Amino acid sequence: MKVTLQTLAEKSGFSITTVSRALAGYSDVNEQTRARIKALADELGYVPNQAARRLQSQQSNTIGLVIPLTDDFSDPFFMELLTGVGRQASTYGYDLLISAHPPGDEEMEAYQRLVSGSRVDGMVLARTHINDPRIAYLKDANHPFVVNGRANVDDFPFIDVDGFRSFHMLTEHFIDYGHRDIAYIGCPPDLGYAAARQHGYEASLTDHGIPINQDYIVEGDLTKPGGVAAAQRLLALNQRPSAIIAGNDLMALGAMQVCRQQGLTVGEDIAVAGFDDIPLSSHADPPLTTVRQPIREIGYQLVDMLITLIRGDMLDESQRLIEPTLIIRASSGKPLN
Amino acid sequence: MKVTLQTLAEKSGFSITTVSRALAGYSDVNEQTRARIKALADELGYVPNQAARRLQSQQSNTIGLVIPLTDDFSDPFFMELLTGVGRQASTYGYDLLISAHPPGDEEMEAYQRLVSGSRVDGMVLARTHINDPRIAYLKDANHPFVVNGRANVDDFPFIDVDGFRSFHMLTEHFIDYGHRDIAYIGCPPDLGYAAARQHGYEASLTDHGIPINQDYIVEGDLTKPGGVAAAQRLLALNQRPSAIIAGNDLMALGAMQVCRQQGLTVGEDIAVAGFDDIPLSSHADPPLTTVRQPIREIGYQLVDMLITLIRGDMLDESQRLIEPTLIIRASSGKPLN
DNA sequence: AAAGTTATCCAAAACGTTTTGGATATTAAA
DNA sequence: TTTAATATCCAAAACGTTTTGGATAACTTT
Repeated sequence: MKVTLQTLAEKSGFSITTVSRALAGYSDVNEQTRARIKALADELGYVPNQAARRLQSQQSNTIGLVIPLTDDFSDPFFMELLTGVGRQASTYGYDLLISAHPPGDEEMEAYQRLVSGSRVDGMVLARTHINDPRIAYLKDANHPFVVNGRANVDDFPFIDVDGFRSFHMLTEHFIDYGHRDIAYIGCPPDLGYAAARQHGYEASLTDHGIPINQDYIVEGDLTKPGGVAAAQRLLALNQRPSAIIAGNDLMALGAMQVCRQQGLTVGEDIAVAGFDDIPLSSHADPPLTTVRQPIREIGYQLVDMLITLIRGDMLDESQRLIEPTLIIRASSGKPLN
Repeated sequence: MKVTLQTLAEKSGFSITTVSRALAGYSDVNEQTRARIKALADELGYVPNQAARRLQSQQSNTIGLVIPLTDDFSDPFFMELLTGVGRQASTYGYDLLISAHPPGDEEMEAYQRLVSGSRVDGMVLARTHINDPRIAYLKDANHPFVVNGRANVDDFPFIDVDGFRSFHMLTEHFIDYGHRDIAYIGCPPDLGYAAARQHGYEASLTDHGIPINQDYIVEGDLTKPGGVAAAQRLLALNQRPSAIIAGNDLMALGAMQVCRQQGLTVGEDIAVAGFDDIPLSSHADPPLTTVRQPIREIGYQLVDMLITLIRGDMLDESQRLIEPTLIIRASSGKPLN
C-alpha cells in the first residue's frame, strides 16, 4: 500500500505536477493548496521514492567509503572516520555507502562498481599509498573524491594531520625533557605520510644541534610485533637511546614491552612515545605519550570538501593540514635533571 | 559521455529490448547477436544505471545498518559487525548503507528514512533494548530485519551469542579453580541480554550447591567507571569475593584497577573475568580472562538470514544462539589448592 | 478597453531500466 | 501444401520523480 505523488494527486484533486511542486516549496502554488497537499501527504505518510528521484536528478545523493578488510580485529581508526563521515553526510542529506574488501584487486573492483555504476556521487579515501592506484583511477574517471592522508603527489584534495608537526612536537617534547639520544621507529616508506613524519623528527634534532644518528632510525611495519623487533635492535646498540619515538602507538606498545622484558622501567629508565592515541594507549602501563589526530573531525571536514566538489563548486583550499594534539602521559617520565 | 541501453541499441542496430535481454542472458536472443552486443557493451564500458534498475525492480539491493553515535571513541564492536555485514552483503551483490546517529529520536528518524524511503530492502539491528522501539517500528512496517541480540520478546529473527552459556562457562571456570565466593557485576536490566547472563551465573552456582549471595550481585553500566564503582562496593564487603565476573570487559578492567589500588594482585589475590574480548583485554596487566563472541561471523550469518527474508523465503531457523569461546588468561590466576 | 502582469495550475517529456505481449520469419510436422 | 512450432526480434508500458513550457483566469496598468 504505497503512497506516491499519483496517490496524492488523485486524493487531492490536483495534478501530479502541482503536488510535486507544492511539496518542493515552489512559489507558483497557492499557499492554501500547498497546506492541503502537505496535510494529505502527512496523513498518508508520503515518502518520496529515492530510486525515482535519483533517476530523474541523475545523482545518488550518496557518498562511498571502502574499508580495507584485515584478518585481525578491525581498525578503530576506520570506525572513527566512518562515524565522522556518516554523521556529516547525513546533515547534508547524503547517504553513506560502505564496502569492505581485502586490499588488492577486489578492492579496486569495489571502487569501480561504486563509481561507474553511479551508486555514489563521491568517494572518501583513507590510508593512501605512494602511487595509489585508487587515486589514479578516480582522477582518470574524473569522479569527485577526497583523501585522508597524503601521497607523493599533491594534485588532489586531501586532509591530513600534519605529520611533520606531529613528530617535530614529539621530538621537541623529549629534547625539552633533556633527552638527546632519541630513536625513531619509522613507517613503511611506501605510505604517503612516512617521509613527512621522519622529516619532523630529524628537523627537531637539527634545530637543537643534535646530530642525526642513523643507528637510531629503524623501519617498522606499524604492528606491535614490528615494534618489538625494532626496539630489540635499538636496545642492543652500544649506546642505547634514552627515548624512543614510534611511528604509531601499536609499535610504541611493542617497544614498551621489550623495555620491560629487558628490565627497564618505562617512564624512568627510558621514555617512549607513539602516534594515534588508540584507546589502548591510555590504558597501557604506563599510559603512553602520543599524538592525537582528531579523526572524527577530519571525517566532518572531508565530507564538507567532498560535497563542495560534488556540487561543482570551487574548493577554497583543496589541501588542509590539521594541527595535531600532543598528549603527555607517564611513558614520558620526568624531565631529566 | 554516458553509455546506456539506448546507446548500445543505436550502435548495434538492435532494439533496446533485445540489448537488455541479450545482456540479461535470456534465451530468446540469438547467440551471435548476444556476442556482438556483449562485445559492444564491453568496448563502450556499459554499466547499468542503478537508479533505473531500482525504480523498475522496486528494490534497492541495499541493506541498512544504523550505528549509535557516542561521544567517546567509537565502539570496536560495531566496526567488527559492520565489517562482517559489509563483506557478506557484497557477496550477495548487495550494498551496505550506514547511518550514524546519537540514540534517541534522531536515531528513529534515521530508521524511518531508510525504511519508508525504500532506500534499503532490509535492516540489521544490534544492541537491542527491552521494548526496543526500533523493533516495534520495523515489525509494524513489515520490513525485513534481523537482530543481533535478544530482547524480551522472541517473535523476530535474531542471532545472539548464548549469554546463559557464556556466564555459566565463566562461573564454572572459577568454581573449577576452587572459588566459591564469586561476585557478579551485571548489566543494565533494560538490555535484552542482561537477564540471560545473570541466570547463567546463578545456575552455575546452584549446580554446585553454592548459595546465591545477593551482596555479590551488583549492577553495572558497562563502562569502566561503572566497573570501578561496582568493584569498590564488592571489596568493601565484610567477606570480599575471591573472584569477580563482570558483564563486559570494560567493567572488568575497572574492577582490576580497583583491586590494584587496594593492594590486591589480580591473578593471585583475586581473580577477574569479563566478556567481549575487546582488544584492550589481551594487552591488560594482567591479561584478562574473557569470553569471545565471533562478531564478524555473526555479521555473516545475519546477512544470510536477512537476504533470505528479503527474497521472501522461509527461514529454517529464525533464532540462532551462537556458542561463545572461553579465553583463559592470567587474570584467572592459578587453581586454588 | 486593450495590453501587460501576476497567480495558479497542469500535460507531457525525460531519466534508464525491465517486462509484457505480440510480430515476423523460419523450420518442422501433418 | 497447410498448419503448428520455434527462433528471433521489438514497440510500448511501467516504475515515480522533476522539469519544461505553456494555459487560464484574475488583476493592473496604460
